[in-house]
Amino acid sequence: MAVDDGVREQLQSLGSFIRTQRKQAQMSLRDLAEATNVSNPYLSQIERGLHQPSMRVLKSIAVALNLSVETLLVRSGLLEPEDADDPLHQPDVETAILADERLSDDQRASLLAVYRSYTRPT
Amino acid sequence: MAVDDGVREQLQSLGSFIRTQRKQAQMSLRDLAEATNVSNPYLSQIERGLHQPSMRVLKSIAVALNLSVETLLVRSGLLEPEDADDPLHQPDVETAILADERLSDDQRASLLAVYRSYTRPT
DNA sequence: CTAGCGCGCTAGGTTTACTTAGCACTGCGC
DNA sequence: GCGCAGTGCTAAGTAAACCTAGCGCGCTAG
Repeated sequence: MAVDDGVREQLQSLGSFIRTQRKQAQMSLRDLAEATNVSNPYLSQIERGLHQPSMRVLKSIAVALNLSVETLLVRSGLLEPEDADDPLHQPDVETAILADERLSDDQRASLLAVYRSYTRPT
Repeated sequence: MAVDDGVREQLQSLGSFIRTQRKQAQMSLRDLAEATNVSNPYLSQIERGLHQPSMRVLKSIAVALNLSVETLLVRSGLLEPEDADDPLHQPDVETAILADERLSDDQRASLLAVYRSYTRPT
C-alpha cells in the first residue's frame, strides 16, 4: 500500500526523538521503563524504530518525559503539524524565550541567537 | 492499576461514536472495511469496544469517515479535549523547543542544554 | 586483576491486534 | 414456497505488540 511507504521512516524519527529526550532527561532505559510500565527491551526497540508503539505506550512515554502527546503523535506521523484548531497549543520558541522571566536579558539574547542560527541557516 | 479503570469505558465510547458516524455516512461495515483496509469483523469489534485499535487503524478510520484524528483520540482517551486552562501545561520554552519541527534532534538537545544551564544553575 | 554494577541489547515466549472463512438473520424478487 | 444479496457477527488462525530472562560491554572499586 502506498500509505505504508513512509512508515518505517516515521518510526525511525519517532524513536530517535524519544531517545534524545530520554537522554536529555538523564534517564536510562530502565528508568523510563519503570516510569512508563513498559519493559526496557521494548523501549529499546521503539527507540530504534523497530516497532510501532500502541497509543497506550505512546501516552505513558509522553507523560514520563514531560512532553505533549501531540508532539509524539506528529513524530509518529499520526497527526499533521498544521492542526490549527488548537492555536493556544502552538508554541513559538521565540515568544516563549522572550516571555521567560527566569532568563536575564543577556541569556535571552544568546538563546535567541542560537535558535535563529538553527532555524535560519546561511 | 487504577489508571486502567476507565479504559473499557473509553473503548465503548470510541466504538459507539465510530458506529454512529459510519451509519451517518450510510456505510456498511464492509464499505468501511474497504475504505480503511481493515477487515470488517475487526471493525465490528472496535465499534463494540472489544479492542483498542492501533494508531494506524484509528487514522484510516478517521480519514475514511472524514473525521479529525483528534476527535477520535479524545474519544479514545488519549488526548485531552482542550488544555487552555490547564495550569500544568504552561507554554514554556522547553515545550516550544520540543515542538519545533525545524530543529533537528541534536539542535533540540543543545538548545535545551543551554536553556537548562541558564535556568537551573548547578 | 577481578568482582560488581549499570548500561543497551538479543532470544524466545505470551498477549493482543488483526485477518480469513463462514454462520445466521433480514428483506426483496420470483 | 425458493433463492440470494446484503447486513452484522463468531471462530480460528496469523502477525505484531509487548514481556521475562539473560548476555556482553564499559565502568569504578577493592
